[in-house]
Amino acid sequence: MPITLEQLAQVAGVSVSTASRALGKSNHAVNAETRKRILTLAEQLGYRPNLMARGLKTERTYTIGLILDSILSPFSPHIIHGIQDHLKEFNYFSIVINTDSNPEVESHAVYDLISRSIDGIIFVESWMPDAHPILDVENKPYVFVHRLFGRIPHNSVCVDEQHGARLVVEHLIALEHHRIAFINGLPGWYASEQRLLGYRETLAAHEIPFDSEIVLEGDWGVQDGYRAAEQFLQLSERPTAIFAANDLMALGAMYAIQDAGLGVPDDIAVVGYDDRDIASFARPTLTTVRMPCYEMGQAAAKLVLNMLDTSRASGGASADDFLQTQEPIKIPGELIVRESSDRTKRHWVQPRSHNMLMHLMNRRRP
Amino acid sequence: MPITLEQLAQVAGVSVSTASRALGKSNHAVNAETRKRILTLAEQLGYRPNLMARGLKTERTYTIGLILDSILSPFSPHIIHGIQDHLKEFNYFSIVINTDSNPEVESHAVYDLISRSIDGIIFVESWMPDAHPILDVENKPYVFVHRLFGRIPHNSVCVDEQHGARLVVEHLIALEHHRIAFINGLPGWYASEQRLLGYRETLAAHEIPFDSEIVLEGDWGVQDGYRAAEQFLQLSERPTAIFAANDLMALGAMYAIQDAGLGVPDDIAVVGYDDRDIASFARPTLTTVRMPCYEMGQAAAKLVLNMLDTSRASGGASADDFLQTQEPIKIPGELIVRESSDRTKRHWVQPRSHNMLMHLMNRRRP
DNA sequence: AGCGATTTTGAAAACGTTTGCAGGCGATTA
DNA sequence: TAATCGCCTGCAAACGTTTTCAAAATCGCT
Repeated sequence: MPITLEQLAQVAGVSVSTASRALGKSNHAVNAETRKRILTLAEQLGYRPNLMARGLKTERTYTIGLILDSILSPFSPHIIHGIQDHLKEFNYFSIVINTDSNPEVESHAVYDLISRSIDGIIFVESWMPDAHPILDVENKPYVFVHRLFGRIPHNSVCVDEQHGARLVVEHLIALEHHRIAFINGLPGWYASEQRLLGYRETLAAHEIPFDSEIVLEGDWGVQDGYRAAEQFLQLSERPTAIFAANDLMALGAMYAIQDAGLGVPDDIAVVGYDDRDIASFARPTLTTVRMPCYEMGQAAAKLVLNMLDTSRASGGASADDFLQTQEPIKIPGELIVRESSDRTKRHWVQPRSHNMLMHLMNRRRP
Repeated sequence: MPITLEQLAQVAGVSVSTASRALGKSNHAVNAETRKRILTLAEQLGYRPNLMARGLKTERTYTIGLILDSILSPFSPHIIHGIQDHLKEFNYFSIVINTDSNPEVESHAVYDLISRSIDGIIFVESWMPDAHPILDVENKPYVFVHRLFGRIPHNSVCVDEQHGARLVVEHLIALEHHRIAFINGLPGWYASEQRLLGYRETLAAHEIPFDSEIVLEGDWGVQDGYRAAEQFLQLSERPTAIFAANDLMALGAMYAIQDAGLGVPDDIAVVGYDDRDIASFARPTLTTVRMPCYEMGQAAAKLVLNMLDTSRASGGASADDFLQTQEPIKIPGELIVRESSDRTKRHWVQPRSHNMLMHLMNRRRP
């Protein structure tokens, strides 16, 4: 057991109250000498404050709950990474709960987190409805990050998908492509809608007419990309470039093109979206838009801590202190140009930083 | 704020003690009728016990600390998944800390977790030395899971790598391959050593002589696999199959073979290890050994809870109650046969269950 | 010395639980 | 009928902090 504040105070020859004040960053006056003595003593004895006891008194646990739709999503580890890195700066920790897309589990999780009197909640890729009744009544701040589907609720952080699509189309146009096919995701998805918008908008800006013949929808899988590309190849006037709304469909498109005896990017350029691992491992390596997951995580953490601050500043009295209905924060992605669009690029397969092997290679050997 | 036990007791017209006893699964006698009344009342009023207060009294927080070497490793999400699913059954939650391979952060994390009086710690893919002094003195159980490097410490869960390699070689031999090259990882890695052992052992069991000419080492990257395969192809008597110690090197090997104008698996079969996403997205899809990450996580969670139980049963007196120096628990992987070794297999790219897109496809649409 | 102002300390009351102890009450037993 | 025993309940003391309030010490002045 760690030693208690009382014991520490005892050996320091002071009362618990002074010991407490010496350790805390309280502005309460305490003799400089005494403080130093207590501090060094605490160090020596390895005193660790009991956060449960403290939390009990202060109603602050320095803990944020993370409710994940699925920890196995390719994005969530990056989002968590961003969240935690930001929280760490303010000495917050996070307890993470994975719901596996089960709404019952999700709602249960909220209660469990309240039971642990966490200070706030971040929903990651959640399906939870906009406002959560219990959280409102408990007056806890909560934030959504990377919601994939439906309406983007208040207090949430998402990707500027429209901007990402714009980057892609601008890139292709700069490479002299004028007939750019688009394999979109299914309708109803935030990403599909926004990316289509960006696609159309950019074409229009360059006075390229929108042609519904070269716009198809797929269910996000490799097969869908393959089939869509097959269709494009049969057109009398076939596209010179294909933009797929995610990397998997882009991969499928590349396979279809190669199976037809054509080359990527020489005959048809292909661009994906997401920058998943496969984008750097495919042949040719895939031009894509990197999802700003880390940055989204950071932004979400920042948002929830802000809400906490303002709520506390105002005395935390009113239930909707931090329910300022603000616009979603949109984080822009980044175009990663690789071989599938630009024949001058010659990467050897470049793992991303989060690729474990690369990352292990950088550290000391036994 | 959730209502407190005292308030609940008040409206129920009983004392806090009886209310507490009615709710807890304590074997202490309490009138059946009263208990029911309290229980329904608690339900109605949405009573949630304050776990901080409870923990303060009981020295039990129902929280396990997870210290990750890197949350971005391709394995850790699966390991966490397994851990949490097991913990959930016993109402345990976990607070996870990502160290990004920084030993200082790691050691700091231990102190922070102790401050939060967690019940135990699981080190995931950690580099932390075998025994952790602070944890021993604090008498908290801790467990290692999927340590990648060096000696496997006590109380740890790892992969039965030798068995995995055996599966691969047996599979290739069953397919009439007698000259099986091996691209191993770097020495010093637990995986490299064990997989080599499995490789040699299985060859020996089938009376195939070990030929060092067809065994190379790589640094786990795609390039390494590519170069190794190039070397094999130049041999006068070239191998008919290549076993690479991970999927990335296997992918590189396939690329080299294809660049040489040969076919996989028709000219040379290729097998990888890990079953990362790319294994199912590559063309041909890659035969590989699935890492039993989920199962390892479960085992680790089970182990740490067991240690907790035995420690409590024995009164938690002695510091090494649960430091029973036991052998590491080895979890076997599973061979996944795909196109790169077996020409009869015809998958369309089959995402694994943890592939987000597959997983999203299975749920309701808006 | 005395007095107010200021700095520094300590006692004690919380925070929301669990739990040992003691008492009340009805039923069983002698 | 009195003593005993079980079951049920409540009081109060913890658990380790923070924080209010008041008292004590120090200081600067006259």
